[in-house]
Amino acid sequence: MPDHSSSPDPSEIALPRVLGALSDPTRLGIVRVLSDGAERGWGQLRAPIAKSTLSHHLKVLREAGVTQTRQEGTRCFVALRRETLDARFPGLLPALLSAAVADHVGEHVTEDDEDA
Amino acid sequence: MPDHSSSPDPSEIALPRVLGALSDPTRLGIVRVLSDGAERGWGQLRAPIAKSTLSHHLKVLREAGVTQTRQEGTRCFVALRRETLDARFPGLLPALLSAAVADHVGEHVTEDDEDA
DNA sequence: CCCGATGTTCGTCTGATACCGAACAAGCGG
DNA sequence: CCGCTTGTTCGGTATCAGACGAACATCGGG
Repeated sequence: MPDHSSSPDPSEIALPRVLGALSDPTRLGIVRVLSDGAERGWGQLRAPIAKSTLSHHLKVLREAGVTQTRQEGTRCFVALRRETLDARFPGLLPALLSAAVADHVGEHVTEDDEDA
Repeated sequence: MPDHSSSPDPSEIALPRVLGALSDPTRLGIVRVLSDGAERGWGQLRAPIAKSTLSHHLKVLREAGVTQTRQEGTRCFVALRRETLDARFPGLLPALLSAAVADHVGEHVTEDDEDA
């Protein structure tokens, strides 16, 4: 459960880092799933990759400042840092998301609607 | 002078690739300089990097579909593919550019106003 | 016709990234 | 208290990105 608090301060969020984080189809897909602002436990995140790889991607997103992580018991939850990102880079997230949807990028990441 | 024509078709421009191209501060800086839509010879592009490295960055941008290259004699010219990008990913470029400006990203790339 | 300016390509080095399986840590339930 | 579930971390590997200098190609000018 180590350092799940390593999301940067809003002022520390760097544009190139964010773009780098979002330059991976899987990570874009994760962001897509999270785009409604709701939190997800990442047992609900379905992607055709190993757990360790998912963990890695989530870490990259978190450290870039794109997502937040919360821990509850043995489970972890992710959410988009929408307000922060919108404040820092106005218009970027919406543009990115609609572009990703239009381009069918990240569709291999889905959500498992199992309760929890 | 080889393949200066390897800019992809609009439909071939992939979002992750574009984001990857733009995740480098130097390349973001180049895009910033080109953001007014005007063409530049890349003798005018001033960045604290070796010529071969600049050439590399320009190639990455071109192959990602972000820029266009034209050749005239021994000189080459770059321009942003603004209309194409705006059509393909509406709102992305403006958001990116204002974010880069606000964040002082890519300021190490400047323009040399020497005639030519 | 050779030289200088301009870009490209090549080889190399270094460091980052994606991915995996396996080992580890920790909470929760029986 | 033991084991399951959940997520992290640890090698390991393969590939790719950024950077440089040096060599090469080419055009234009003296």
